[in-house]
Amino acid sequence: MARYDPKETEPKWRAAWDGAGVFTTPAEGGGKPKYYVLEMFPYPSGRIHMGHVRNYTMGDVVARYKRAKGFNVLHPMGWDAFGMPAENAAMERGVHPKGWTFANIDGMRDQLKQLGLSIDWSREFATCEPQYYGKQQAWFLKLMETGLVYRKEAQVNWDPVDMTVLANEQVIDGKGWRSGAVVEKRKLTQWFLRITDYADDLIEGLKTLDRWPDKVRLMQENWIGRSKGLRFSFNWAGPAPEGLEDGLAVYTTRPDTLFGASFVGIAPDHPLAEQLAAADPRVAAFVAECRKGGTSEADIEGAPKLGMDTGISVVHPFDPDWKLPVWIANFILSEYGTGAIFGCPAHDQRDLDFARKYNLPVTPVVLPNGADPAEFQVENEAYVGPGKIFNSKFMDGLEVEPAKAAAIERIEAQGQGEGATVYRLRDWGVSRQRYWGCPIPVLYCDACGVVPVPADQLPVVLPDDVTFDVPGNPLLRHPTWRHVSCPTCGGPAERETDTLDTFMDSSWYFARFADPHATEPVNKAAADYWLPVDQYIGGVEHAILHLLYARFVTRALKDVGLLSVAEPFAGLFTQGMVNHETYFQAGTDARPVWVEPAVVEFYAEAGQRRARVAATGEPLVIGDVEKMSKSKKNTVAPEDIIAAYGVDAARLFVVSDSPPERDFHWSTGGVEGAGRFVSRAWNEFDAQPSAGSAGMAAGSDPKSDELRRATHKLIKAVGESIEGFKFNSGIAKLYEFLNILKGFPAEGASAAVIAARAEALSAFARLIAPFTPHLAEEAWVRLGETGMAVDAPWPEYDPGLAADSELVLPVQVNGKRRGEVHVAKGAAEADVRQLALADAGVQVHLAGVTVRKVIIVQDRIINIVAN
RNA sequence: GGGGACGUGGUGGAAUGGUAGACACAGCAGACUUAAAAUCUGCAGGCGAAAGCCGUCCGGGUUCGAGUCCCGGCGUCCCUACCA
Repeated sequence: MARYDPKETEPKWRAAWDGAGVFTTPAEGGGKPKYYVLEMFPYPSGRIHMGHVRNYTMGDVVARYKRAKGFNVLHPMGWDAFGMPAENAAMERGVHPKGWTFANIDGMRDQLKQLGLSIDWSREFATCEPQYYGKQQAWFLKLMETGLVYRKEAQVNWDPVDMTVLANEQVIDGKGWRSGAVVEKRKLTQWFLRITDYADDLIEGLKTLDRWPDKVRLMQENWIGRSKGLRFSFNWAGPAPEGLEDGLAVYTTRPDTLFGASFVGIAPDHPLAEQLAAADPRVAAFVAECRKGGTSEADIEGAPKLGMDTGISVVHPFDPDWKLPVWIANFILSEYGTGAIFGCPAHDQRDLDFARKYNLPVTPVVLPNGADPAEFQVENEAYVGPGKIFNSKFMDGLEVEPAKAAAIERIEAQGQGEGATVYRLRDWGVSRQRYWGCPIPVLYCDACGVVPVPADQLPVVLPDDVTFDVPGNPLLRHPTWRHVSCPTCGGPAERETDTLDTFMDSSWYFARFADPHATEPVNKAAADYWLPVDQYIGGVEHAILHLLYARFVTRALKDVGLLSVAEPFAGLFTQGMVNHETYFQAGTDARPVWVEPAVVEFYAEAGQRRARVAATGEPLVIGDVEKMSKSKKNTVAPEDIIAAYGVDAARLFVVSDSPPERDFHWSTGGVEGAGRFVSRAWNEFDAQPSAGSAGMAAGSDPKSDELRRATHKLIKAVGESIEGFKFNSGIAKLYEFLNILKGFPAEGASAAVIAARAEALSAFARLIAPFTPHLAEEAWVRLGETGMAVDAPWPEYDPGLAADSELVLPVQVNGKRRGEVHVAKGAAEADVRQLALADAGVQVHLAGVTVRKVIIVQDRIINIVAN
C-alpha cells in the first residue's frame, strides 16, 4: 500500500484542472442557476499570508460546493493594486510603483494558484491597469454630470516635510508617521461624492440584507448615524452679526427640553466664532487654545470642557423676554448638525459639565416617573431617562415623545425651523495627493474653469516617468504631464494632479468581473445576470468603509443606468483572523525576546507541553495566542506549510478547527492532524477492492445497512454545514466518518459491505472535494469513477437512510438520566412509556416514590416526574 | 460615555430547550521497532475503589427538563466616540 504523497499528486491535478479549463466560467445563462462567490480581492503586498489562505479557502469551499450542486459559478480573482505601500517602496528602495506592484502580483498569483482554488483566472485584472481605472474615470464623469461629484474646501492633515496629505491613522501624536514632522491642518479644495444623498436609502437597504451578519448591519447603521430632531434658528437679542441675519441655527434631538435651556453653544470654528476671533485677540487666543489638543482617543477623553462667553445673546423661541448667552465651547463639532447647540444641562451630561464649570443655570424639565416635582434636582448626573415634562408651560404633563412633537409643531408654526433628520455620515472626500492611484479625469482651464476630460480622451493614463527622490506628489512636478490644451476653448489648461481614494477602486470591481473586457465600465447584460454577488467573504475590518462605499457606488451606478441592482452583496460572511502562539526566551518576560515558530520544538514534561529551541535546547516560554504579526515573530509562511504537509492539509486545517467567523488558532500539531486525515482517508480509498469484484447485486446485511445509514447521514450533515458556514462541524463529521469506516474493513468483508463501502467512498470523495480537492481527484481515479471529481455532482442522500430507524432514548427520572430504552423510530407513546418504566435503572429510582407524570418527547427523550 | 459579541475540560471547540464535552490538538498507556521517529490501538471533565455525587463565569427566575430562554451581577474581546 503506497503512502499518499501530496507533493506528487497535487501539482498533477492542478495541471489537469487547468488543462481542461474546468474553472473558466461558461457564458451567462445555459439553464443552470447562477452563483457568484467572491472573496475580497487582495492588495498585492508581496507574499500571501495565512489570512489569505483561510479567506480564499472558505470561498473555494463554497464555490466548489455550489459547482457540484449544479450552479453556474462565477469565482474570479483580481488585485486591489493602487495604494501607498507601492509609493513607500518607491521611496525606500528606488523601485517604480508599477514594477513593484506587478512583480508582487506575479509572485502572489503563483502562490494563490498553488492553493488549488477554483478560480476563473481568465477574468483577472488589477485596478492599476488603465483598462480598469480608465473605466472608473468614465463613470466618475457620469456621476459628475448628475451632480453626485462636487468640489469643496476641506481640512486635511498636511505633512510639511513629506509635502503630502496624511490619513488620520498616519498621524501619530500629532506627527507624521514617516517624517516625524508636526502635522498641520490645511484647507485644500478637494473632490467629494455625495454619499449623504443616499444616507437614508443606505440605512433602509440594510433591512433587505438578511444574509449579512447583524453586527455589520448595525455598525453601518451607527456609522450613518441617522437622528431625528429639530433644526431651528434663535433670533438675535441685539443686532445680527454680519452674514447671520437669519439667526443662529442649531440642531437638537431633544426639543422637549427647550425650557431647560441655559445657554447656546457654538463650535470654535463656527462662522460666528471666526468672525469674533478676527475682531478680538482674546477670542482668537481662546479658539487657538481649543484647537490645540490632539485628536487621539485619550486626548478627547480627558479633555476638559472649555468655554468663552461671547457677550452676545439670543432670544428663547418660546419666550421673547428670555435671553440666552452665546458661548464658544470646545466640545461642539462644527461638522455635525449646524455646529451650534442649545445647552440643556439638566438633561445632557456634557452640557451639565459645562454649566457646572461656568456657573450656568440648571433647570430640570423632565420629571422621572414617581419623582416629586418640588424635590427633584439634578446634581452632577444629567437625567436622560423617561418621564413627564414640567416647568415647560405648554408642554407640561406630556411624555417625552409627545413633547418633542409639540415643540417641533410650535417652532414650525412660528416659521423658525422644522423637524429635520441629521446624519453623522459625511460626504466622501475622494481626492488624494498621491501618484499611485486613478487620476481624476478633470482639467482646469483659466477661461472655462473645471472641464471634464472628454470621453474619447479617456483613459487619463498615469505617466511612468516619475521620480520619488524628492518629497511631494510626482504628478505635480512632472515636466509635461499636467500641461494640456483645453478641449473646450483650446487654450492652456492643467490636469488635476490628485488621484482617487483607492476605496473607489474596490467599490465596483465586483461588477467589472461580470465582463472585465467590456468597453463600457460595466457590461449591463452580464452584470444583470451575475449581480448581486451571492456570497461575499472577507475580513470584518471592512465592515464599514469598503462595504458602505461599495453599496453607495452600486446605487450611484444604478442611477446612471450602468447597473440594475442597488445592493451589490446579497450574502456577506466575515471571517476571523489567523492567530498563533507566541514564544519568547525564558527570563525575558518584561521585554520578551520573541522566537519564531520555525525553530521551536515541543516536548512533554510532567504531562505539560513545553517549548525549546530545537537546535540548542534553550528553554522558551509559550506566550499568548495572538494575531500573526512580524513584530511578535509568530507567523508561518504558507509556502513552508505547503511544502511540508501539502495544500490539502493546509486548506483543511484552516477551516477545520474554529467556526469560520471566529479567530483561528494555527498550530503545528493541528496541521499535522489535518495531514494525518489526508493520508488515512487515502488509505481507506486505497484499501477498497477495484469495482469489478464487488458486483452490483450485492444485496444487503445488517453491517452494510449500518454503513449505508452512516453514509447518508454524513451527506446530509456535510451539505448542511457548508450551507450554514459551519465548516468546522462538517469536517468533524468527516473525521468521525473516517473512524466509522474503520469498523467496516474491506478485508474479509461481505459483498454487501464491499458495495456499501463503494457507495460510502464515492460519496466521501465528493464530500471532501471542497476542502481537499486534490485528494478527491486522486481518490476518484482510485475508485474507478469516470471523469474528474471536480465535475462530479454532489451526492444525494436518501432521507429514509439518513435517519435512524432504531433509536436509543435516554430515560430521565426527575431530570436525571437513569436508563435508556431501545425503540423503533416513531414508536407509540404507550409502548415507550411501558418500556421506560420497566427499565432496571429507572426502577431503582422509582422505589418508594409515586410516578406523577411521564413526559415523552417523540424520538427524543423520556422524563419521569416522581416524588 | 454609547453599541455589540462572547464566557463550556490542559487547548481549539461540539450540542433544533431534551444523554454536556462530538471532532481535533496537547497528554498518558500499549503495540510495532535494537532504539527513536512515523504509524496503529486504547485511556482521558473533577471527586470516588465502586455505586454515585458534582460540573457549561456568579446569583436568581421560567420549565417535566436550561450551556441554550428571562432578570441582575462579574469578566474578556470588538466596534464607535464630546454626533447635541
